[in-house]
Amino acid sequence: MGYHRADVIGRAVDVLDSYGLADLTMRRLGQELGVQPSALYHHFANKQTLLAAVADEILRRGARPVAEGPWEVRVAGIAANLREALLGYRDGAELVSTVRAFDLGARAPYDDLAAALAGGGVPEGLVPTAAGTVLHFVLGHTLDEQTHLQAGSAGAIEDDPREGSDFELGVALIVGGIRAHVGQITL
Amino acid sequence: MGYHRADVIGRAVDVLDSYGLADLTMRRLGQELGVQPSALYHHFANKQTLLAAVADEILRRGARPVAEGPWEVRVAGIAANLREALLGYRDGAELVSTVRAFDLGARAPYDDLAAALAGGGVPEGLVPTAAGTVLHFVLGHTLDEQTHLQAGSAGAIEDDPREGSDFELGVALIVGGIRAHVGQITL
DNA sequence: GTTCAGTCCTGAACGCCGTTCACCTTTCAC
DNA sequence: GTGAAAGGTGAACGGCGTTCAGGACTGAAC
Repeated sequence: MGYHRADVIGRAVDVLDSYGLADLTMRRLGQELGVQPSALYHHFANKQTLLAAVADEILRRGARPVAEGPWEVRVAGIAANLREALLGYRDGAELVSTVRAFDLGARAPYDDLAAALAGGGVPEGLVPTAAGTVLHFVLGHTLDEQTHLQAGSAGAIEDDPREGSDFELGVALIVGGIRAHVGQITL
Repeated sequence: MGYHRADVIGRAVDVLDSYGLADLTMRRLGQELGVQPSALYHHFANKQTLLAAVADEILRRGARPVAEGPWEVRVAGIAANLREALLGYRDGAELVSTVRAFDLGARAPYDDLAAALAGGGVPEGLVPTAAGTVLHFVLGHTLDEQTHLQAGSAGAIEDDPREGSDFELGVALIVGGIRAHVGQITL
């Protein structure tokens, strides 16, 4: 019968994790599937669409339920989950950032953040800016982190797990800023 | 005599602004200079180095002195200046984000933010996280903004200048978060 | 049982890309 | 005057995304 769309996406995720985003080419993916590159165009209109599907798949696999509670905790939980999902695959942060920038997919994290904020009573007018601010931080921070992690792993053997607290502090700064702006100064 | 490094950078900025980052190729730049692509490798080791120099040039041209005052105002001023600089050239935000992610240059904005925070009495341990958080927001927000601006300008004629306030609100959220974390709750 | 549309794939080609290399010219300090 | 350095040529290499005409297999309808 041949492959279906989901098979191709799955294999693309493998190639991404094994060889990195720069080596996730149509030719390489075709070779990995034992198929000509042109065959991939029966499943995806172009490479951008494929990458968007790969990004969504990575986010889907990394999705975790967020515990109930005050919006501050839920937002921090979504942010931590997203970071974990991105760090779970090589070049995950770069891929998702790119796909998101060109509006091709990877919309779930923003939607989740906006829902948590709105559900927590954050004023409607503030929700898009607040969700966007958290999202930009998570993507930017994780992109930096992953870049340096991968650059480091090519060289020394150090694992350097100190970054977690820096991430949490950044999220706390933004969450604190939102809370202060809302006026609920419950320090 | 032939061209010098600065001439090539200048022409590269022109090409970027006229045709976009995707069309800033070694071949195109060579053609624009009336020179073979291979000649460019006498000025830059590779394309990444060239792009880093272009990013730094854009930041240099967009640099404005930041007025004295409390660190909150200075940080907001640096953020606004950076946004303006990035919006000043086609794909400016994408270029600077990429160069920064791979640690090839574009370090001035982070340094400026860190200096303003440290000079304003923000605790030493908080400065890197705070500067990084502001920077990630500015780059992420401006990248989104510029992408949509350019996508829009291909279609309708709308200019849509409403985004400024959203940017300022985001910066205010983060600055407020830093201030709250420092403990100077001067709302 | 045969037709026939649909799915999946082949194989070759097109026009790009970054980069390398051997070689040539011009300039200018010594 | 000479010789190194700076700057450029022209061709090539291996790769890229994408297109296109056509071939094979599948499964339902008749």
